[in-house]
Amino acid sequence: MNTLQLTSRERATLIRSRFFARLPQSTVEDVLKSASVSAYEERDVLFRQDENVDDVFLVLSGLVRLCRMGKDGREADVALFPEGEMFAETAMFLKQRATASAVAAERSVIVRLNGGKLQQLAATDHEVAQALIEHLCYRGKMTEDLLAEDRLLTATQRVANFILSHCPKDSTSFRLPFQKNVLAGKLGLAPEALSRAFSTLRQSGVMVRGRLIEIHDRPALERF
Amino acid sequence: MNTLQLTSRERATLIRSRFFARLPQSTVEDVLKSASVSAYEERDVLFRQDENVDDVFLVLSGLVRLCRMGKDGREADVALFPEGEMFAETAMFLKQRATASAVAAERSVIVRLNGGKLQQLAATDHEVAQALIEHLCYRGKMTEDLLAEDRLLTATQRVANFILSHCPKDSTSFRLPFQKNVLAGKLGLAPEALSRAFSTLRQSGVMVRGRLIEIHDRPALERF
DNA sequence: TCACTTGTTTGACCGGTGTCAACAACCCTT
DNA sequence: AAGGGTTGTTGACACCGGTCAAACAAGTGA
Repeated sequence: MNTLQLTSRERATLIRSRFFARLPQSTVEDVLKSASVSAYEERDVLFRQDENVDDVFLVLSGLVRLCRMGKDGREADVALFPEGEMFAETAMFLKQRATASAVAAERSVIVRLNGGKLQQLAATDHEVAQALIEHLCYRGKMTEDLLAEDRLLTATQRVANFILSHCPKDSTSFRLPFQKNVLAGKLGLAPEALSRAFSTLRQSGVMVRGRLIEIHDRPALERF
Repeated sequence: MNTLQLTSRERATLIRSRFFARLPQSTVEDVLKSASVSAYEERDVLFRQDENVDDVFLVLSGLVRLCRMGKDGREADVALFPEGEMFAETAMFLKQRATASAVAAERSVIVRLNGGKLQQLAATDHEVAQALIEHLCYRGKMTEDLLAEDRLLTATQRVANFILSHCPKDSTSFRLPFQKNVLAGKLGLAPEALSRAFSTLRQSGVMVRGRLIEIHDRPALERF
């Protein structure tokens, strides 16, 4: 971990992010004044479950996993944040300890926004409050989607879903945006189960070579 | 369904609810001006998945289940709202169709708040925005908890958890706040699985008679 | 390039949970 | 009190998916 300056690409990511996109430049600058940028290696821990977290995080590049651990030591991912996503607001607004650990799932650059500042802005600036509300609605829906998928779909169906939703409608192939490892975690699967799901889907015309996924029969996938 | 006046008990529930408790009387009155109260029987549908929902709902008494249905017709509950809980904000703020259906899980009285009014208040009144933010954080955490439980715990462990968190620390028994049916749904279980979990827990000193649960060995439950 | 580490796949096995069917318990109405 | 519907329980069974172990592939660094 290391304190850095924003590169122009990172700044662009931040400004385009769901949360900041709707805010005026001046507000963005204001938030950034009390923010710090850090780089993390894969597996670096941003914060741990049960710690106090006073800041809000935003992924400038890379990928962050939110995971909870059970008392037996096993752990389960509850969210996965790609570039542009913001997280860890809940602990702050609820004045609670973190309910999960945040771990870099690959080399990442993260900006850490001052929680107090953000909270104060949310309380005085309608735009910020509005952005926060929409952000939280979005996040809530994400989690609810995950929960519903877990409860309604088998492993293979979840993988089929993922493929369909990540392969551009007009294309027949795409690259996985992250390691299979990580994908398994997001889908609530052991890596072995993910692998098996892929091999089941081969019968429906899904070819997997490394991170490259080819779909030869979209309707077959949708039927799953 | 039927339009009603607020009884004084219902009014009290509303004012004590997580969302309204922090707001001044005048704001509450303002919201109520464009609200309507309805009574529902068990299984009555408040709204259906994919419908447009312009209002926000708050449970004055009773219980509401939020459930999604998979394409094969099976359905999974994604949330359960007891007295005092508010829901269906997401559809409004995200301007999306409902991602789940809302069904009364027992005879219930629900107040329906005008969505546009609430949205307008959220945009102009800091207190309302603040209350909404905390509400959404709370809801997000609830869903995340459910997801984590599903992924980390077995059926029996989830039931043990539920019992522990609902039995007052100083007591040795309590009544289930709703039908086992509904509990099974909330825990993501088939009713049969819930039943089996209870009978497993009998070995750890849990006695179940109808809705009455007795705990004779708390530590044993915690060990599960 | 080779060795080494890390990630992925496959097989074998087994425990957990959904499903179906039958039955028991309970509630409500008459 | 009887009867009918609903709700909860139990057993049998299948299957999904977790775990362990081993083989294999890919990436990394010297």
